Amino acid sequence: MTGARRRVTQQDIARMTGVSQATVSLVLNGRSDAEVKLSAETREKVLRAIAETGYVADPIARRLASRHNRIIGVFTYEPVFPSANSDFYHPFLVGIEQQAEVLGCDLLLMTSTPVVDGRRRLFHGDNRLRLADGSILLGRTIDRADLARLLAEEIPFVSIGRRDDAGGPVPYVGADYAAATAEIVRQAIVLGHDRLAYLGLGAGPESWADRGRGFRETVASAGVYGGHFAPPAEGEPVRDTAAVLDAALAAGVTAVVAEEHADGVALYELARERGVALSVATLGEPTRAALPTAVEFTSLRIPRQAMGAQAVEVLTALIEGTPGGRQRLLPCEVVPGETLSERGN
Amino acid sequence: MTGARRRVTQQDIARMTGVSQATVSLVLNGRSDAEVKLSAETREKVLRAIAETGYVADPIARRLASRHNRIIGVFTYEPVFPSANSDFYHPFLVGIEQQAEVLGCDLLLMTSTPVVDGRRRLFHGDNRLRLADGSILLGRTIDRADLARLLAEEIPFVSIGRRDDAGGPVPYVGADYAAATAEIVRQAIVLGHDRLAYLGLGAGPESWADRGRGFRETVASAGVYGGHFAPPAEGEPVRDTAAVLDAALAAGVTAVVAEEHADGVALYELARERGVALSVATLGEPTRAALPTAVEFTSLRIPRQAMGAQAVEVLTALIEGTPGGRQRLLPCEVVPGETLSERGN
DNA sequence: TCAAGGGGCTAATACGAATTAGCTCAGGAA
DNA sequence: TTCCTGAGCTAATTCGTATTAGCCCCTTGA
Repeated sequence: MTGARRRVTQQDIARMTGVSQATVSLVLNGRSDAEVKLSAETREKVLRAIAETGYVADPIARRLASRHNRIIGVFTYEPVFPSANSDFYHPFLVGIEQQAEVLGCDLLLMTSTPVVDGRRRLFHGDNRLRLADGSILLGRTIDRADLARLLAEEIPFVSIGRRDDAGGPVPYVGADYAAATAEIVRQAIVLGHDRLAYLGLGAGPESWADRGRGFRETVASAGVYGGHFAPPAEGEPVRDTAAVLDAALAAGVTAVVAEEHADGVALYELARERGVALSVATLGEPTRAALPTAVEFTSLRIPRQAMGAQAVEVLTALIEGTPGGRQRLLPCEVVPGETLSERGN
Repeated sequence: MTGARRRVTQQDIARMTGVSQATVSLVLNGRSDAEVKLSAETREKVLRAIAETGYVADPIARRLASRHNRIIGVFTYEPVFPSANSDFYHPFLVGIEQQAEVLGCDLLLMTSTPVVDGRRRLFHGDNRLRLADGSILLGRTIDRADLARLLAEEIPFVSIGRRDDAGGPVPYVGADYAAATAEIVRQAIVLGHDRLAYLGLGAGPESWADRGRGFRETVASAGVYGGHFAPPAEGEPVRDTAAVLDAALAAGVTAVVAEEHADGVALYELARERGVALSVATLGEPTRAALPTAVEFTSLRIPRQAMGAQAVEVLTALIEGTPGGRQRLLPCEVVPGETLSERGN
């Protein structure tokens, strides 16, 4: 289709130097160990011809023959657009790039995957998962059936974000939301709050379930009150912030832990507006656009770049069969901020 | 290396259904035109087997046989790190992704390329350019020799950012810095400034040369004074901002146009600090981290996302031999801001 | 009864590299 | 002279798919 002149092949080099294609391949791969012997003279000749022609091996053919190609697939469930999404996922990608660079791998962003109902379909007709040596999966929710199938088909992959078993343990590099949420709840308690509430689903995708669990277990073990206000549905913002605020105040709640940054911001700003003292902490970087705010929120710093880099590490270990754990949970730093303050402020 | 059980192939499907591998391939590609005839029955049988086994064609083999694979390479000259760089380049990537998604292409980020002297080497021993159907090149400076070689070897590519000829016209999608800079200079003149200065190299890589040219031509044709203060070297910040400010004031300059956002910010803030009235406009999004500032700078909005998307368009046109221009210059919006004000303010 | 004319399919080959079994030849030992 | 050995190389095969020439058989027409 490109109409370009035919590329130089090993066959061409072989003809030029009067050796066989096999010899060219051997020279190219520096195979001159005990198994294979090549005279220095032949090697020179071939290398000279390679230099002259500027020959480079066709990675595609190489992969067909050798079964791997130093390509890491990157699959993002959430479409990159709208760009709020894109900003959230970018740091992961940066970490992945960083590590890929270290390892000398290329990255295949699987943008070809069709988007159905706002989510990408991993397994579909012309699925390209096999193109890469292995893949990294990114996204809040990952279809359980897809995970099971990946495991069953023994396609090497690593999920960014913890995943429950899906017919077997899922390799992942996640953030320890449960521990981080527990830490925030503990800080609130230390600041005198003894009636807390959780704003969010606290269930569903692992990342939310972990946060919810961290909250529930900590309030329970501390013996303080822990209320719960849920948004209308997965991924949707709280519709009636005023109602939530009213309910929280009615329940005597003085500190709210919000799953979604945007929801927390809205609640805090409304409380401010009304002149009510309410502490709010949010559980992660914004994935949705939040109201503009000048306030430093008490929140979590998700180690996104590190997660990306470590996902590549786990993936290569997986591909190469190196021993070691296939599941890593990275600690999440608590960002102090000014929205979680002493009870009554 | 993965030790996975052998994947299902067309051969397997063929054996299962009692047809030949060729038939399976034909069914798969929906080849039942005037050339090739297949009975509905056979097609059904094969399709059923494909559905049962969950067979998917190996993209690698497909590419080897058919000479293209719907992969677009993305090569970034500047390393992605430090992350200031990464933030600058991200919007381009988003645009590229967007368009790739529309076209059903995957993106290959060539992170395997070794970095030498702080820049990536495009042509190197185990060069993977040919893995993709074509590539997009990103970076402030692109080696002229590399461009010439790409053209000579007829490797389809598009540069993001205008490029001078390199042994032939270089396909590109650039931003029209010359026009945008001219517009800013004209605005300054309208605001009463008749002694302007350019802070930056104004030469070298095309993107800077274009800005410099826009400035020089406009001051010349307007008959106003246009001074020039250059940073120490390409890509380096202005060392002695105070010296620049002194010199500018000594020359009676009242408005400065800065190539690099960070340099402009530093200059403006220093003038503020000293209580001197000085207008400053900067010529683009920050590529280096600037001082934190609360001021809205008069600046340029580089249509990065659009540039990325259009680069993909030009590239596919190139690959498919579709007629049409291979060089596009997109307009740059001038961001009003408050740092370019009437002379004396 | 034979030729002509498809329809429906397959055999064979190409793609470019990696890999392995084995060939050839020189030199030394028996 | 024959046999062996090892160094140095090549022929042949493999990977999984796309493509094309052409085979076989059933109709139809004469």
